[in-house]
Amino acid sequence: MLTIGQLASYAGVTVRAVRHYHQIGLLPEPERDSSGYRRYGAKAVVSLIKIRTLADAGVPLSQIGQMLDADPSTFAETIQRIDNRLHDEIERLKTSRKQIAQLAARDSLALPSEVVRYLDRLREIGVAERVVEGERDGWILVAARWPDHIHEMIPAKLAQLDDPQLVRLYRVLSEISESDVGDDSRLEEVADIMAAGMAEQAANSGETDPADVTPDDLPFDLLDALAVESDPRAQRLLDMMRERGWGSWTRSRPERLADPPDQGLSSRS
Amino acid sequence: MLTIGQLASYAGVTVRAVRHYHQIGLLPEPERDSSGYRRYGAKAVVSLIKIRTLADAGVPLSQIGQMLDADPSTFAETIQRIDNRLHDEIERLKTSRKQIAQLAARDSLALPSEVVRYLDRLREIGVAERVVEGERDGWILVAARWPDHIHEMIPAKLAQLDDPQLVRLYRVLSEISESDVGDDSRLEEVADIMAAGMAEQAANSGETDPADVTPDDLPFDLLDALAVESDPRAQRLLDMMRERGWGSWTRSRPERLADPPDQGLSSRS
DNA sequence: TGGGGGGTTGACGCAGCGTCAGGGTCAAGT
DNA sequence: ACTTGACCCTGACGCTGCGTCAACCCCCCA
Repeated sequence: MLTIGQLASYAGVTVRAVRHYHQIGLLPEPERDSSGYRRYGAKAVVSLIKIRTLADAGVPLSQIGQMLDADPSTFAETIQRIDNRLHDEIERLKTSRKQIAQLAARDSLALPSEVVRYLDRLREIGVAERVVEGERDGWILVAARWPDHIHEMIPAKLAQLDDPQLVRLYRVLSEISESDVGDDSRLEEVADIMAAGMAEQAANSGETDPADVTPDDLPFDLLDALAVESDPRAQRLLDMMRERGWGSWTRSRPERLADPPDQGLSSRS
Repeated sequence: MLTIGQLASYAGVTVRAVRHYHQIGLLPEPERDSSGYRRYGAKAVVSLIKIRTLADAGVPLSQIGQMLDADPSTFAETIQRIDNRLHDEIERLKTSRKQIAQLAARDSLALPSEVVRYLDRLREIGVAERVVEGERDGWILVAARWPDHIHEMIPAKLAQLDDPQLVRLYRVLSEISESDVGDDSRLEEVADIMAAGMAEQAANSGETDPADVTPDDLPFDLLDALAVESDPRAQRLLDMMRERGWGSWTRSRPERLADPPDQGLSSRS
């Protein structure tokens, strides 16, 4: 008769595993000897090897019991199900590997490659890192809400960078971000350029029915709030934009009069 | 400000997941409002999306925290490690799938295909199912101990089946297994054929030094014990073999005299 | 004023064991 | 007779990433 250690080593498993199989009723508890040790016969060895074979093949322990005394057709069905499960799992992991490959570049956290290229363009232009990071986080929010629209939006943003006014805008923003005083005159300039840009965009996009535009305010509110959280001076900028008739710099349509006065995220109760 | 539900749905995760990230310190607990509700700002949304992105890519939660504020080279290293892990995991599952494909045929539980063919041959010869199952379990024990020697042993076994004496042996065994009386005269015949077979084998294998043979008695003991456990009448057969000078029918070498009288597994304390 | 759909903490459950903790047992050496 | 070291025993927590109650609080609407 074998002890549990001998049994386990013959089958190539750990003692703990054997006891676990006892606990879940997969392997029947054997007789004990006078000192309470479990004593195993040859059939237990065979059973244990069968169990390990199935377990190594990816069969969940909870199903092994039924498989060991199932008729061949049931057995085959179960095998098929397990195999499908394994296949799906493999696909899941492969997808993960693809995604992880995308993450090699730091910026691409949660961002499609087009956006990463856009951010690199900003850096080339000389935009301060803090501002680029703010932009990146903003795009993360946008990508989460409208993942399919990103590739329509990015070309427009890239084109805007050919406009000297917008380059000027980013330069001024960078300077502001690197100083820590509240310099209202620069903010006024920023607001002016932004307002002009918004007007131009609104004109270009033609006479779209306001009700036709997505009524989903949350992402815009988040973008505004993100800016304010990153740099409280952004709140002044928001106010300035509102003075100029825009809900914020993130909304490409005029503020509706019926809206409550403060659209900022900070006021959502 | 967002509630936990709004935050979760924006990022495409469950409320429970968000709370879990709080618990393990992955996402900082936000301020509470007057009634104890968590209130989230835009940065929390961005953080959560980043977390989900990494988690979806297969990064364990325990590492995501460090990754989010790691320098690019550390980040890349970690990514590499994760990718290796995923790769290994995929290989494991692929191996499982291969193994599970092998299991399609019922007998092949823990057995190489050569053995399955051997067992099929036995069935063709007309060996009773109970005897075949006994053989199968025996081979499971053998395969577990000497997996690499199986393909040397099976051809010899197949060749033996061309010997009319051995076919006779299996036939008698089958008859015995299907009756339930202790028929000593038939057992004697079985023992005689077995002893003759053992002698022939011993002669064929030449003058191998007894000390040269594997000293590993355990598998033989298990094989003997397996037979006895399957059918107590096998104990008589063991005794008969011992009378004829053989340790058992499983040992292809003569019993050493120095050995204790009862080699059976049942006597191991 | 009641009901439905939020939110809160706390705790168990899942798979398959690994890994202590805190004992007892066996075989062998001194 | 005593010690050592290698086993054995039970019981219980740990790991991963949440799902799923339970039991209670909060807000808004008809």
